[in-house]
Amino acid sequence: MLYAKVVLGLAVEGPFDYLVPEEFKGTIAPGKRVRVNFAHQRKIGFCVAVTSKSKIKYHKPILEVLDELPILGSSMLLLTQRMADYYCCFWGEAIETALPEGIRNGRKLKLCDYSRQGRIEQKAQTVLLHDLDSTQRWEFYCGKIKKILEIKRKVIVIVPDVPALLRAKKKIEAVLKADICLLYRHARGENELWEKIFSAKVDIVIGTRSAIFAPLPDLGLIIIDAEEDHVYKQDQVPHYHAREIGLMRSEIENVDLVLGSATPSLEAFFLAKNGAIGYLPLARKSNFPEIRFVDTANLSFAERKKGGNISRLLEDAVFSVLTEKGKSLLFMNRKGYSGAAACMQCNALLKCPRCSINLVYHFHENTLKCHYCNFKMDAPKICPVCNSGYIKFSGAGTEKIENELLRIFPQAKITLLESDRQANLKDYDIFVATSAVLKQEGLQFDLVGALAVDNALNFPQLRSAENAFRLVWGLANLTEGKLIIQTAFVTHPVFQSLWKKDQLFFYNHELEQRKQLKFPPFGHFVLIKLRGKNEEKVKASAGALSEQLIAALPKKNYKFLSSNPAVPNKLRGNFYWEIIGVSCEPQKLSPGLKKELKKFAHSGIIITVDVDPI
DNA sequence: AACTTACTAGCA
DNA sequence: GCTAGTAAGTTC
Repeated sequence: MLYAKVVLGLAVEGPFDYLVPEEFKGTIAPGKRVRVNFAHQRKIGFCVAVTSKSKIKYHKPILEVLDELPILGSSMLLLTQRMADYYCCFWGEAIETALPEGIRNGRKLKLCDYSRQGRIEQKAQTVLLHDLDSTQRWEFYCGKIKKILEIKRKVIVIVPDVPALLRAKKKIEAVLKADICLLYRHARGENELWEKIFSAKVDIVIGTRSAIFAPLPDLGLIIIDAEEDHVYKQDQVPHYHAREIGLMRSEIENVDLVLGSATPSLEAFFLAKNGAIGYLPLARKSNFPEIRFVDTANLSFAERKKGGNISRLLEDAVFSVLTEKGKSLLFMNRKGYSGAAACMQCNALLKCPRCSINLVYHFHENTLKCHYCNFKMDAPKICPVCNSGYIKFSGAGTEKIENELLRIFPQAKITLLESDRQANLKDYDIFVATSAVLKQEGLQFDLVGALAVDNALNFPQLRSAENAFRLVWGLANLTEGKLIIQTAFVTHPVFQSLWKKDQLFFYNHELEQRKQLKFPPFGHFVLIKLRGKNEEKVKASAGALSEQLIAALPKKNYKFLSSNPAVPNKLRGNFYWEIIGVSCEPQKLSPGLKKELKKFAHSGIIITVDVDPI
């Protein structure tokens, strides 16, 4: 008897053994899609192995073998299996994540068999390219790509978003000739593109996060630019990170991997520092801006009396840039007009009805919005709680800054830089932007003023210092003139690194901090999220589950802590609690953890696992 | 995840 | 004794 081991894109542990009928004995093979009956349903599964032995008594037959060629090679099967182990998801889920939707749905594929011809083996290496200047980074990438194409192998280039994708294509096409394609989820013709890539008709795939799974035969090089970007982490299950998958894939397929960044993640920097991967360090930036700090913790009497969000020093600087027809950028890391809306009479804060989040006032639309769930309402004049008093808006966002600027500089042309459109430097004098401005390329200002880096710094979160560091260095990169930072923490290592012009000062300091607490990159966080409509039930379940995990799992390599309400604790009508665990080797934790979670299952509670949460 | 089966409260 | 609603168990 012949059996096929099949996994499905469901949250169930597999693989499941199916009988291979006579008619499919010639065609069944690992890596092919099959149609099967599973739990009273017709499903598409993936054959991961063929065997003559099975421990199961009764088998259902394979109904159909969909592919002539295995759509998943042995290395892709291995990659998805490792991914499932690392991220604590199921093999079938990992496979489905690696494939476009059409292919998961059983679409017939036109694939050419590509037999590799005398490929030149190389000693693969991984390096971190640490360089503030993106032009220099791309020169390096292109040089590397050229060499790989010369030995007839293929390349994947990963960038954060679609605009970066188009820019990358231009940069590569400018220096070399090759068949390039752009791959991202739900792109037009994604399925046909996938077939083309599989059939070796493409030399270079430029894509977003999911392109790390692109089925190139004879892959020789993976490049991940802006390696530190959080968009490389998927915010749905399975919560994979393209960098981590890139590291796994480069090892499995023995291909070069280049991680590039102006301000690398602590994870990548740590690997480089330990010598686990190579390190190509920062070229010295010669055209560094002049940096000035405004200590908002010790404002002069005159400054305090002046009020507003823009200090005298910054105001004067904007003025002098303005008189010389220069361009200024003011940075404020919050959209909208104000932080919170509250009633002057009863002090009630206006909150989102579905989330535990303060609503944000938007001046232009005269609305209150929830930045988490997109809830929107017209701004009320009187308090909905006590029906009296006026609504007061505290804190500040980009729109408030815009308003302040309009008052101070009525003659200037001022605009908000929105994330969805390319900035047009010609038409305005002063720009007000959130961190979305750092995603654009080729912008240069004569003056950059950072108004609100402190709220990034104060955020009680593992990566807050890292994020603030990235922010200020990103801003420093936007000007060769002057950078003015308003902060109450002038001596913070983030700012010290800036006036020392030494990024490594920050990295070493931050690593030292995290080492003492065994925080990433020294250990891996495993975040278990519980969600449900009934707050009490979620809370009780979280408590019970954390006790179960603490008792059940061996303590040697991992540690689970007690449960806590998540922040925000309510989102889109669901209540959230979470349990944090720390593990040195997540891949060894997941089998046991999966079993415990299955044992625990409570109705009305949805549990998800996020390894290396952002 | 999506289904079936087992169980329970509410009712006459 | 019946049913609607929900909790628990299963999937080759």
